[in-house]
Amino acid sequence: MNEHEMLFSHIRRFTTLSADKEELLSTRLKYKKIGRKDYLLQEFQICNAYYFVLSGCLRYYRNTNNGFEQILQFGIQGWWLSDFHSFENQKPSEYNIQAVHDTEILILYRSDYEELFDSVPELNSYFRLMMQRAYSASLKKIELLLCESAEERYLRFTRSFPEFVQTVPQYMLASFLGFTPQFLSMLRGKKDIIHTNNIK
Amino acid sequence: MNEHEMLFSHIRRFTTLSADKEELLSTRLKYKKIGRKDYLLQEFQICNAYYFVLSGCLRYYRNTNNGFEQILQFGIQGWWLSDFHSFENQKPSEYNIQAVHDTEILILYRSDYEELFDSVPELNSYFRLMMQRAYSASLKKIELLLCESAEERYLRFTRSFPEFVQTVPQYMLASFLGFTPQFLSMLRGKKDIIHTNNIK
DNA sequence: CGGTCTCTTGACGGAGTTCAAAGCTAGTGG
DNA sequence: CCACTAGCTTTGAACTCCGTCAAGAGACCG
Repeated sequence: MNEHEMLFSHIRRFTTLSADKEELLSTRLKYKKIGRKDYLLQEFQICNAYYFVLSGCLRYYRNTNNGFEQILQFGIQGWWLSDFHSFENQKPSEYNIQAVHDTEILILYRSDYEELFDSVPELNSYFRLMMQRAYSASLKKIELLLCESAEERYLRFTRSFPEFVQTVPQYMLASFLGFTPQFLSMLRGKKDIIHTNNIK
Repeated sequence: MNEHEMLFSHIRRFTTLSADKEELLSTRLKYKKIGRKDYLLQEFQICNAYYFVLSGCLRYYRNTNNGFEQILQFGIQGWWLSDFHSFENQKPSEYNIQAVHDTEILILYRSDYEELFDSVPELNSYFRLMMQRAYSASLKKIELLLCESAEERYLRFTRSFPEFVQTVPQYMLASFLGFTPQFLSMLRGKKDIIHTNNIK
């Protein structure tokens, strides 16, 4: 099974591609393995690709004026990540995309992008649905930021992604959830007593 | 000039439709005028349409557990609004779409939706870009919620949309920006003294 | 007019931040 | 294999932004 299979099976959940079209798409995908802390995009660069995560984890973050890092998205297995605004408008990005762990990705470059949508129109529909999902998810996140306390957000997230939470540094989790690492540490201190009745 | 012209000129900014295709799309659009406080979608209903705002203003909000209203989006002239998640998955919505003022809209019903994407494939591309824009905008909003204080958010928003801010009740603005009406009132009290040197 | 909805003002309280210091852990090089 | 360093996590005390509660003042509408 080749590296592209995971993407194809993802696409099949939303649309159908003929064998030739899969083949054509295949020739435009670039497989890459990057190491922890490697960058796919850095501030001020123009984003020129979409990235599909096969394994590992990416983070999409910004350096704020007050000099620290605000994570806006994680890219995990089966997700597309990019700075879509920079990509579409060919404007320098304000964001960074960096590997949290060693990560395998498929790259779709902008140079192939227009042509690919012409020759494989099903991709229009596929990416329309991807964007719609991403948009719905981020509206949901806005709602949670506005309606829930930091503690509720932490509990909800750890319950929803118990394994993922184990794999990323806590300061990244805190940043993503919208509070300080110190506060997260305090929360953990409180909770761990409750749901760890077994000895360490 | 007919009611559909504003949408067509919006579509032309992103793609090109032949005259027949414009014609075909036209037959699928329904124009509607709704009054202040009328609903296009209510909690527990399945959302079965996309709405394009011609004039007026819609709000997309949720009734929270603690019994008040959290506004997540405003729909203003030239924007599409819908509960895309409910629409796509045919699940009951958790949100409401209501007119803030008397509002004119174009409606695209789900019953025409699949067929329309087949016969006018350019719409795939158009809506892909709409979703991408909406997603980018909502990521930006997440960033502002996480990085800026309530006061900064208020100032940024009133500077960006000075005329819009005049037209919506302040409690809606406060909800959208993520703080209480009381706090907004306090901010205004502070600021109005500064940039209103002319007499009331 | 009288009632309802919206905006204002102020006192108080609490969730979460900031600052600072110390404890851990893992990677690195000698 | 151990010592050192750098990065991460923990802890606690002081502080602050913003929410909550409550009461009053306008404003709009039948």
